[in-house]
Amino acid sequence: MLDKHYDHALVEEGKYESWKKGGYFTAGDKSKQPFSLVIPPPNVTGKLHLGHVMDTIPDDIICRYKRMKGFDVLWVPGMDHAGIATQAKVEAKLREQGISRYDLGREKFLEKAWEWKKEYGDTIHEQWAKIGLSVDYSRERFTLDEGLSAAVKKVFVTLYNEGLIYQGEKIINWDPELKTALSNVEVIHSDDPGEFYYFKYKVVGSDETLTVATTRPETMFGDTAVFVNPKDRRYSHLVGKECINPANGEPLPIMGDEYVDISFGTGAMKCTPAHDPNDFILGKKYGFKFIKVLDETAHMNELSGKYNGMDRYECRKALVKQIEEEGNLVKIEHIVHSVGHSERSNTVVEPMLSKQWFIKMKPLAERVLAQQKDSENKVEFLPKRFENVLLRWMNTVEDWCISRQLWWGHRIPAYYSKKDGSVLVSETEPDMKEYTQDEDVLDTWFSSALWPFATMGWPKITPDFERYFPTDVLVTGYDIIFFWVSRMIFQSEHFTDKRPFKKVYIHGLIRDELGRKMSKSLGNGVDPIDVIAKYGVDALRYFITTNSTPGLDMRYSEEKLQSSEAYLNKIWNATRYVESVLGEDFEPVSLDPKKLGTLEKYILSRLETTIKKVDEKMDAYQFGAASETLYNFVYDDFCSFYLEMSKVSLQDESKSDTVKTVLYKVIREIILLLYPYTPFICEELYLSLPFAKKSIMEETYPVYEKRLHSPAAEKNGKLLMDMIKDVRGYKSAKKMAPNAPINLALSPKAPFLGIENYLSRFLFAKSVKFEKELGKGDIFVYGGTSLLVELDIDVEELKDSLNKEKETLLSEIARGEKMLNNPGFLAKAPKEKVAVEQEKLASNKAKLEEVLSRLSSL
RNA sequence: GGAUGCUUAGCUCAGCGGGAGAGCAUCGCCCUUACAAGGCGGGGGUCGUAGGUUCGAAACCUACAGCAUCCACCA
Repeated sequence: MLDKHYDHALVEEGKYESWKKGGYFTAGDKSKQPFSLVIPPPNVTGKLHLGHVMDTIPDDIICRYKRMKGFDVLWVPGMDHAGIATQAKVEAKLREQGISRYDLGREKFLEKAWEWKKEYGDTIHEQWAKIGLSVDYSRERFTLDEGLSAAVKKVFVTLYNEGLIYQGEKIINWDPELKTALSNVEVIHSDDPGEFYYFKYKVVGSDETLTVATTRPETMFGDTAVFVNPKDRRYSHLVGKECINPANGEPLPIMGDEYVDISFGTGAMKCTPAHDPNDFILGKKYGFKFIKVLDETAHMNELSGKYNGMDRYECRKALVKQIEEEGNLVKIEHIVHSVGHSERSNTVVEPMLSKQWFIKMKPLAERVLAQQKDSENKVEFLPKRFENVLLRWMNTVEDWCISRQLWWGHRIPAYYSKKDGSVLVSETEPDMKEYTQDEDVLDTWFSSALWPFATMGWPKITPDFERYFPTDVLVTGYDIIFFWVSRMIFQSEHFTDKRPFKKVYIHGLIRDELGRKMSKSLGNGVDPIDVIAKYGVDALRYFITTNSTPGLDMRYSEEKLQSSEAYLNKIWNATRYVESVLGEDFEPVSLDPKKLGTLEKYILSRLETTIKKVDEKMDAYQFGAASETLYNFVYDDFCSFYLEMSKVSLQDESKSDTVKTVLYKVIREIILLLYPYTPFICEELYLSLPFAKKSIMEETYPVYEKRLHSPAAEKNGKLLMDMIKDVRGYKSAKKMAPNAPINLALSPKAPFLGIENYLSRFLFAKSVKFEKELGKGDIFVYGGTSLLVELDIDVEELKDSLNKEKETLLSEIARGEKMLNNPGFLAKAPKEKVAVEQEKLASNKAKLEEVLSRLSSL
């Protein structure tokens, strides 16, 4: 017997362990059709947050649903070493102990990082268990494990041999705090307030000056020219002359190039080829020297003269002061401009010339663009619009800087000859007496990009790879389409000739109750573990998947968690009631639709309709719509109506076996339909039912049974529900207590023979009579059936209410007639719609007639 | 500067071509033996504005407004 209240803590206890032990999460049943997906691997940087719950609960729902539908489901779990992020955390921890990574050295530091990984990996495992992820632990992977490392080397070497990976000196984004290069997507641009400095440059051999504006004066030590637009009349006469750099007194050539925007700033631009991507292009074009003036910590180097060793911002301040004192400062403008910040350290990124490894993106991107035109083999996005995000990125993508000056990650398999410095790129290590390995590691996304196929065993062609790849679906947030989704797609297509997944289900981000992003600095993050303690994991799972629309952000809401929990409590109690009715010796009987009563036909038909619709929505990954359909059935049809009705039916011995069987069937299938969303409570309820197997995980999904589907029965039930509702509303309007006794009369009888007892119970009717002609009192008309509520009637009041009803009926009739008299409607509307309208009109006319006759009899 | 999304009941959001829905809040009545973390009933919406397409528009198109997000090298 179930407890009176649903206690989520008790319900959750031990279930996950028993599923794991039962082997239900392990894939491999060859008799079934495979269905596969990979987890978006969480970073081993810390605890899971609600974002991970968003990422993984839809996955879990899909897996549990597909398993019940008879698929061999493989859900591969794993974690990401998260290069920069983890290294930053480990370094921060060491710093607290007063140690730097250089004190430890590479080897020792990596030991510390692995310790970190172990600790947080364990935490993540605990949290997966808490939220109930049905992942196949026998296939768990890590982005730094042996298999992934082999895949990474294979990919690197192959791309290198194909000329798609190269080493080059380019302007990259440099994070001076973490002291590493970053890719473009790791730089976050924000509009920051800043200063635009206008400086006077003396033109050599003339009295003229040229005003040049810059936001980064400290880079002036690396300037090689001043550019103007050759069409700019203000300056065209100066082209070919020289001017003096006010920072260091060096002469700079004044040159003309169409690149310069005449209308921006002063129209004259300084050129710093080693510290600006555009200037770099100009520098290449004109063969300038590339003068680096900043070191890896963004301090000035010896080329900055007396500023040598100074921080970039201190230098800026001092230099501006110097220029001002020398009379060359024109003005300082306060502006808001876009400034790049490091995604991980938030430091202002310094564009800098640097030798790094790159992936040549164009050929890879073109392959993806071509494949997306092939409807058979494309990656389908849900919602569709996100495909455009991918395509636009692929169309404009620049080469990907993949080397990072870190220690935690896949070390680049490039070796330099000690003799001549020549490069050897190889999967196997050469004789290290003759070679030294490249110090750098790869961008963490380099390995994540291989996740869907490398976790299946690639580059080996394993049975898993053959059976489960490509995967069926990937669930992830729109914020990592560039970082991850796009890169998985191009690597997969390049190396396996297949898309990594058939579909991508894109979810939105979870925000706080005020709609703000959850962030550490705001301190508004919500810990899923706290939520689970309070409302239970099932309520959390239900809330997060049913209160959102794919692709749109959602707000965290305590209120909705409460109502989710209330819903589960409702089902809990409904189950408890049904079980109390079934008793110990319950035996189901066969349900012959021909022999069933009106109410049984009704609820069974509604159940079938619900199964069909829920199943359709589940297949389309429309979790909101699926759960809403089930919710309405549970509340309105089952709990509020049939369950209550059954209390009357059960008093009739001859019916009770059938009623019990119906109650059992309906509640059981409700539990099965709900199970993918809230597996813990559903397992508990399922196991408490008669004839339960060892676990709900051994059950199959309810199948739509056509023989039980009956639109006529649904209509009759609806009629009865309407009657009850109307009389209840009537009582309420009359300020009567719901249980105030009344007399009812019905005419004609069919199809409600024998409903007296039900009406008595629901409406507290003293008597229910069937009569041909109904007398005075209030009458409700339902498509040919009339219901009279007999009370002490105030004639004037009755007249008023009848007149009111007359008015509404007249306007309804007018609407219907207008529609049906419209030739366009008759010609173009679907004929079912026309039929519905005709029926409605006829019924309204009948009602009107009744109302009019009653009015005239008063 | 481009692109996308959002604007529906007091609040948070579904619906996305056939007469507006949910949760919470609100009001009224009920301790009816599954559930008071409940039941029953009610009130509350010119579906951002203006045009258009259609027999029919909250839904499709166009413009505009407000909000949000993403992309872009403007010194």
